[in-house]
Amino acid sequence: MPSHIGRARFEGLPEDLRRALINARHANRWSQRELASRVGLPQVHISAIETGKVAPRFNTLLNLVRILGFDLLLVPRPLVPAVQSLVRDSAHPGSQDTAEDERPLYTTEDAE
Amino acid sequence: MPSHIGRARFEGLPEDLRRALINARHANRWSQRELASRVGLPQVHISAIETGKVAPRFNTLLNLVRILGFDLLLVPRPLVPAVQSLVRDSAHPGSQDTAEDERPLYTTEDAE
DNA sequence: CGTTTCAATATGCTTTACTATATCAAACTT
DNA sequence: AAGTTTGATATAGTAAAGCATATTGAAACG
Repeated sequence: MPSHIGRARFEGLPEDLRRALINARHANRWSQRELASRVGLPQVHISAIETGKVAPRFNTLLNLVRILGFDLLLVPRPLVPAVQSLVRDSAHPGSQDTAEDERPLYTTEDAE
Repeated sequence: MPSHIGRARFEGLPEDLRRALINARHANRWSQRELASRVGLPQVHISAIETGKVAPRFNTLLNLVRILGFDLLLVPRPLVPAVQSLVRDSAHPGSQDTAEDERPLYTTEDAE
């Protein structure tokens, strides 16, 4: 098999999620190596996840987001907008926050 | 190297999540085969996921929960209780719901 | 009875997450 | 300048997800 025919099979995490991860890491002022050692993953893997070259297993991602101060919640479709605005509200720039900025939370782009 | 020393390495999804998945499937009155064909996974895999023999990749799980009428949202730790009660509230039996019951949403058991 | 449906298990195979290591070019530090 | 940090890339190996198929057993039918 030729080596580079269709390299478009990998999906990687949804863009929004990836950006949220990067933002969260920045908010904590952690380097990829910092985060990596905390999660117990090699730095290589953090890079791969953030750049979309890898779609981690759920448990791996769960560890990641928890160490970043987040959690992954299962929420019924109809409630998604409510939860999202709730989250957005709490991240408002009115007062001062714990870290830099944690803005664009994972928008659940559904295209179907 | 002996190959069968500790077979306790598999984690599988968190119990609560697994139960939520099963409940959601039942709520839709779908068999594992039904769900499997909708998601595009073999029934074997659904069984393995539900019984905790497999920890799927995030994207796989995301497909699953979306077809089941849910979504996976990234929410900041401090907001988790609020979101959870919001979700719990919306599942109240006041009116009549689309399907059976969708109770115990994924409790985020952290053991750090 | 036999048949169907459901869930779970088993085997073999392919793909890929994950591990470990080393390297690299930029940016920042001293 | 030399040295460090950061993010990314490369290679190679192992473990496990995912695919396909067949089978099992139990429960609910006829």
